[in-house]
Amino acid sequence: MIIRNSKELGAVIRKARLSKKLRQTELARKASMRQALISDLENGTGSATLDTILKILAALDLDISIVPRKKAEFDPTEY
Amino acid sequence: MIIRNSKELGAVIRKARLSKKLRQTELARKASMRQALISDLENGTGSATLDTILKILAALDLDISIVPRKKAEFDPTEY
DNA sequence: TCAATATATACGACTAATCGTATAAATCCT
DNA sequence: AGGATTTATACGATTAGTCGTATATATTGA
Repeated sequence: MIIRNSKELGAVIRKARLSKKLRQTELARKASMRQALISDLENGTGSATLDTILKILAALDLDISIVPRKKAEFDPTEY
Repeated sequence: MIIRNSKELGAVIRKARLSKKLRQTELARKASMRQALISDLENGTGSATLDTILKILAALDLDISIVPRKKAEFDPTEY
């Protein structure tokens, strides 16, 4: 899943949390942060710190991967 | 490339910048930030903001992807 | 419906990220 | 070696993220 802004990251976090049947409070505890912060981030409020994001993703068994930007859907040079 | 801390991110950024033959100053300009910040982040100083990271990666034609954590190298249950 | 639980919002305090600017230090090139 | 370019460091100012705590609002379940 490619992430290009805070809202998209929030959506991914929420989805992953729910699929693991975790409450915000539980996820917050696993990631050593406040429930209010989880709520904020899931709703795309502000721009979290890399450390914060990494802690949450780790608690959800997710990783950040850096990948090349995808080309356009079809390549005009192919015509 | 999987990223689990600021240092690893910094290394990826530097590598990508050099492979594109960009100077820190040029990358900073493309990403609308200071050269000093690029330097700091490449050296893994502190924990950048998602917005900052996204701007740099965009300037380097890179994306963030969220992926499941890899399993162990070989799975003990296979024995 | 009502209580219990979960999520969102509030607010001041504190910390950390980023800025602008300048310069020191390192690297490159001839 | 020496000048030019690039990168690292400095420092105070400003902005923004996170905290602790508390509470309001929403959702769930009996």
